[in-house]
Amino acid sequence: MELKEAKANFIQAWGTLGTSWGINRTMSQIHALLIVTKEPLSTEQIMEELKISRGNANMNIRSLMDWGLVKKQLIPGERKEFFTAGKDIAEVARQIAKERKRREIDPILDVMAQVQNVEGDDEETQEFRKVMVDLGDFTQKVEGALDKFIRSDKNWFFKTFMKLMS
Amino acid sequence: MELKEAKANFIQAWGTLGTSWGINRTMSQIHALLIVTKEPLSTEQIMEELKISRGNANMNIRSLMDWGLVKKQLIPGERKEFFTAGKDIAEVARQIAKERKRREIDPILDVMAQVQNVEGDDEETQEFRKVMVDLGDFTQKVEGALDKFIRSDKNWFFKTFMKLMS
DNA sequence: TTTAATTTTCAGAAATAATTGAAAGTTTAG
DNA sequence: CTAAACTTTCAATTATTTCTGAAAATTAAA
Repeated sequence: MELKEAKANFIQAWGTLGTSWGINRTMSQIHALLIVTKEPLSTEQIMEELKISRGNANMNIRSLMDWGLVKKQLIPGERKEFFTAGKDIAEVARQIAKERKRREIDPILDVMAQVQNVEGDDEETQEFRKVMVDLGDFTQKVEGALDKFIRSDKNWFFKTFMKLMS
Repeated sequence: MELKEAKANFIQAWGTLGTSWGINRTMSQIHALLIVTKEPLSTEQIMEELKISRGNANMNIRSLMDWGLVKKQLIPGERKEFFTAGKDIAEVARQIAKERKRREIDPILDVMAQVQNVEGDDEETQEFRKVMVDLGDFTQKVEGALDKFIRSDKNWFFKTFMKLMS
């Protein structure tokens, strides 16, 4: 396989994966493109490479920066902004975990806590409360693990799996 | 908070969470409804409760059964089909992990493997290959952990986090 | 059988999400 | 300053996904 073809395949696959996890396809693709490109790219280069409009490129680059996945990199003598993505995959995973936790797990925990305060003592309410408590406990456990993962150093992940696999 | 209100809040929140993880809102909501309802529900009851059409209800109930999250339950003397969802949250999580792995992780691992066979020895190709190998390794580690989680008994999850937290 | 109850399918409609492109805004070189 | 280079915004368009409702298919009671 040619390098160019391989990169295109990867970008395509990454975009599709993103989509099925609720992430905008273009955003995933830009991220993938920057991961497989050593030098920083300008908005124009990204537009060119992925055949997308300026507005679309700009908006998704900003999103990627909000997610902490892409950094602006100024090149001496250049007026334009250039962008790069971290190539350390464990680090990328940590960053994504961090953001998704903040954006999605935390809000659901709030709802869970709220909903456990349902009034009443009849059997149906008891049942409901039980399921909600279980779900809350489980979610908190997940959150705890996620926190650990997020705060961990680069090698934690591999060390942990060593432990888990034993 | 009233039981009815609490249930509605939960169903709503669960639907939203599903959406941001790439799962159809109605599917998540039906699942939530069945989780908080002890007795099995018929398609009609689900339609009524969530104010959705027959086609929509049917299609999403089938999806939930494909995911192994909802079971058909025949009630003696009743012509209609009734449905229930498992209330054991750890079990639900395992089932979701299993399906997502099969549907999304496995395909990406295939692409990853393919793409590592890129031809060439120049620096750019080397770089690319390195990132792809890293990503492949990482994904395989995740997959391994997922497999362990999926195959585990009910208590594994909690035991494991005990270990991780120590 | 026949028929009524129930489930499934699917083309079109509606809703939602993503994208474009051009105008407005901002920055910096001269 | 002024103007060119560059970035951001956003209303309108396009694409994608979801949902509806009615017809077709299936099932089982009579």
